[in-house]
Amino acid sequence: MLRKGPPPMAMEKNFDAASAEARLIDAWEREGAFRAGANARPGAEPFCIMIPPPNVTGSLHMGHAFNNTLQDILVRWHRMRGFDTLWQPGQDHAGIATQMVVERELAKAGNQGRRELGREKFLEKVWEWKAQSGGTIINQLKRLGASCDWSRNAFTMSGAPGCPPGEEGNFHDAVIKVFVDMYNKGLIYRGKRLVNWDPHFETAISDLEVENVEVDGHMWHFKYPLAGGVTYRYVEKDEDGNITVDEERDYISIATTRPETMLGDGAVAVHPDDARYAPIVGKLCEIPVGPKEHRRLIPIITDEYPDPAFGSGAVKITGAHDFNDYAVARRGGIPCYRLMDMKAHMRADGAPYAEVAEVAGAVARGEQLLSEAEADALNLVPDHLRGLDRLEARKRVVEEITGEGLAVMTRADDPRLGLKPGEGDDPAALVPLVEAKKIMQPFGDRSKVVIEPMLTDQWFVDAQKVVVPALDAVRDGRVKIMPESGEKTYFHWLENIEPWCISRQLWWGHQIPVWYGPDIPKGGLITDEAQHSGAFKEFCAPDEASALALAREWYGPDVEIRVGEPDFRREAAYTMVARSVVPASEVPNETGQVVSASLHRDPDVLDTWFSSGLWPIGTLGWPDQTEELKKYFPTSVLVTGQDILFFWVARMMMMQLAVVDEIPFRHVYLHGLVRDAKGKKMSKSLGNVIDPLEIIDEYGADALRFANAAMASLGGVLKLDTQRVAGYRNFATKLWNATRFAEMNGVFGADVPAPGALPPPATATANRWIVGETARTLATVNAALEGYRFNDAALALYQFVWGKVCDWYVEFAKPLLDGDDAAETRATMRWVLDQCYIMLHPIMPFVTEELWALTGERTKMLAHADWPSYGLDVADAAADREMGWVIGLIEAVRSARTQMRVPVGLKLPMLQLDADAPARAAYAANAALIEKLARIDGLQEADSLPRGALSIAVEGASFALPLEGVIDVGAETARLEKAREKLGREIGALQGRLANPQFVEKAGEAVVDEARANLAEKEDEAARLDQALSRLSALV
RNA sequence: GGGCACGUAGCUCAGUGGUAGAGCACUACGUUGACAUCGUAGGGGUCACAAGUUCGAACCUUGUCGUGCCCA
Repeated sequence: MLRKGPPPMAMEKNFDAASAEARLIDAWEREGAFRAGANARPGAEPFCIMIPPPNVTGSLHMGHAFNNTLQDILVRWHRMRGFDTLWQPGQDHAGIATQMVVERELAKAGNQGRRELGREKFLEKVWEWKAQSGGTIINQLKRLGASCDWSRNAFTMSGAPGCPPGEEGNFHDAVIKVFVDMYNKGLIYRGKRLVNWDPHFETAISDLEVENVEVDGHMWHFKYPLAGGVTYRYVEKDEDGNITVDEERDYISIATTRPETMLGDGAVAVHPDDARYAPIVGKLCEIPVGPKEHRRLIPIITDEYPDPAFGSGAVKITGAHDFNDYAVARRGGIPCYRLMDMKAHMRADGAPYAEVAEVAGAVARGEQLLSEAEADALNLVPDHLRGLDRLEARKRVVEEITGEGLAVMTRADDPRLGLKPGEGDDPAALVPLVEAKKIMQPFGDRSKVVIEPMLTDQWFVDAQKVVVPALDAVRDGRVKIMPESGEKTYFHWLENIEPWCISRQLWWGHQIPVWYGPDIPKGGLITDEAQHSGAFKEFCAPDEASALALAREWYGPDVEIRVGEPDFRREAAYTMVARSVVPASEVPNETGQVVSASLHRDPDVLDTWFSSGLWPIGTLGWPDQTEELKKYFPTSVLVTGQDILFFWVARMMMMQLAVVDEIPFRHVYLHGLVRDAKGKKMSKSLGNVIDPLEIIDEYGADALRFANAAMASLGGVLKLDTQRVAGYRNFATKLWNATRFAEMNGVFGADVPAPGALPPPATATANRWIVGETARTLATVNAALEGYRFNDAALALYQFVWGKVCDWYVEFAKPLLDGDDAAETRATMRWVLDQCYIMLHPIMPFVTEELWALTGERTKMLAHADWPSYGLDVADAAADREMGWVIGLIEAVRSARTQMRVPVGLKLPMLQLDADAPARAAYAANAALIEKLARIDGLQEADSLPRGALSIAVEGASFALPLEGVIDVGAETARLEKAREKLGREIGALQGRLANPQFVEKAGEAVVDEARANLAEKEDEAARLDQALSRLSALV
């Protein structure tokens, strides 16, 4: 009887991934297989992963595919192990990106623009767009097999005012509550600071959203004439102290890459140790631009910032337009004059230049002090440059200075000019010194336009106050970041943290819950001591009613309070101009009592990352103390790209600790960027972008997932090679066909016991051996996943399924299925294949779920199958040893045959020249499969080697394959000598080691024993080869 | 300039003190009861370089050279 059980159900030759995937995704969903707590054992430990929320405008790229594969492996593994598992999905609202997309859509459809529509209407459009297109990436994640609890899908804008039905989540409330809490704790403040300004989106962005790129730029050198005709002796020395320049100067030389900002200079700074300028420190110099009659004078000051070795060593200080200068200005009390408007055009507002230049002059002479607001109100752009684009203004400024002869000149062949030889007319001619230079320029990561540092009013998180608990949590090991280098980076950044700018001048986002009223004394009574400051008083509260209540408490019963238009004085958000005007309604009556005050809500919204920072608690229902929050928080592990360690991971740490005083997650697994096969970044311009959906279409999601797991070594570089994906598609096919073989041989028949948790009893060595291999694989996979070594888990499974089950066990089973052990072999094979499906499921969920369904009646889907728990004790050491010997013998015979070019189809009898008892027993027990796989036609004992034979030496036995007249003695000698030589080298190394008394004395006992055993084995084999060689030579 | 990595087979990468590995590519042979998306056998490495620690170094230390990323 060759076959048992029902007739073949005719499995297809290949797994049809495309059709099966869609079907299985539906089946899992219908089953609720991924619901929070699905398959949890009673009293199970929770396991929770928060998905890094993809952008709502996004679509799946390789980074998502990789990142979510790892999460899914962990989640499926825990779910199968009976943990109470939640993988929380969701998306973030991506303020700038979404606003950009919707504005573009409106423009394309010929609709009114954002400003014409107004805030409320525009936000309706955004929600419409979200309903239509916002689910794209969710569906793509499902195609990858992601086993999130989709019923809990979260969104960082859910529950915001104006949200449509279906979007009434709690996230908005959580964000607002956090803002209010942090405000009340003094962790959030409003202030006028230099921030990164995106002139395209007309909003502030955080320093993390700025990309610094090296571009070709220029550095101009200009002379700032000293005021009042002052001169000094300028002396320059080389390293050895020899004087190289010694001249009388009436100016100080300045280098700049942005000449237009000269208009806002507040000082010139030199290093305090710079002897060249010591004579003129404290003197005034003239900014060489603008109408001659209104030239501004600025002081020459000292500061540590200027590098005497760079440029001329003197730096112009434009506090309102450069971060370094801003720091100098702050230290030196230098006024900061803002030159540009929100589109980065030269300002066109305010009083005529003549007037303001006068004021600025008085300030520089120390005759007048300006408040921040007053300084900001001064527009120091000369009338003829007002309203120009900053690059146009730059051109004009350069022309004017050069025309006036105040550019520093040099020879036309000065290499600093970056001109090619012969490009200029006369090498000795004097030309303005404009160095061609690489400069670092900041670009907006979304808009790609040049970012301008801009002095505006913004909201900040006082990061230095919230950073300490976040640092401690990692330092004391409550949170572990992997790979460890991530912890170093984390410390480095957090220890040098800057305030985090969280306000954005956008509409799509969580509007800042702060209402402004007039800053008047409590009760609203103006007296000589207590005046209207001209500024605003902030009332921070979760909603308008609460803000009104706060305001009433402050202003008292005598002040009537109104709430103004939501979009009032947008400019107020970032300039202080509006502040200096006290509305008529706030003017007190004759008794000094202010009778009415209006409240206006801050029009700005919060940085998207501020809301994402609450992802762990926000998605679990906080501020409500939900069951999920109690159960799943703090979460187990965060899997994310190292590029958002600061953006998101560190901020979640800071915010969760600041708000609920608890770590957000225990482990953080960081991974790098997914690159192409050559290690290049994927980019549209390079044309090397790999679309994960195309890969899934071509090779199946399982193959992509396996490739992702296989390249996920801790800290490893991620290079995705589609050839490798193809290889893993083949791997799935291999498993499929092993199942097909089993199916054809009645392994899944009704008479074969259904696999249990433990291996079925078996007597045949091959069966006992594969059980041991399975247990070893399980142990390896468990240890690998426990340590987040996904690549080790994938490799172990690949080697087991292909290298052990398919290459050897299926082959061993072929003869066994005809013999006395057929029944136990079927039972064992059925069990082993089940173990393959189960252990592979977290990495390859589709093909395994499909095979699970095809191979028997099941009470649960594979996604809920019990992860095995047997230990290494099910392995049988004797069986392992015996099968190791059998495999070695088969390989030795095959190798000898191939090298001697014995035709594959030719079966040969084998002679046993000598064999010890274990070898004889091993052969006898496995004769059928040895003879089948080595193509041997029976074994005979022999005393001597016949003329013309191949020698086979294995542990404890020598065999020969007679091939009279077929083999070439010379070739056979060469083959054996080559093997003998290699063995000799190995024996030499082992002997050398063992002969060293220090090794025997100092090395571990196990190591020494292993070396001894190894040596004995090699020496035995070497002796057998020597014998074979001498027999051969005797034949010649 | 500062920080963090990396340099192992033709390619892409594992390997953290004890016999140098995998996949792909390459060569030869092959329709052997599932699989040609396959099988069998084979070739291929001064583990960047140098010095040190150690009985023993791809692995630990230091330096040199080269590459990448992040921050200025």
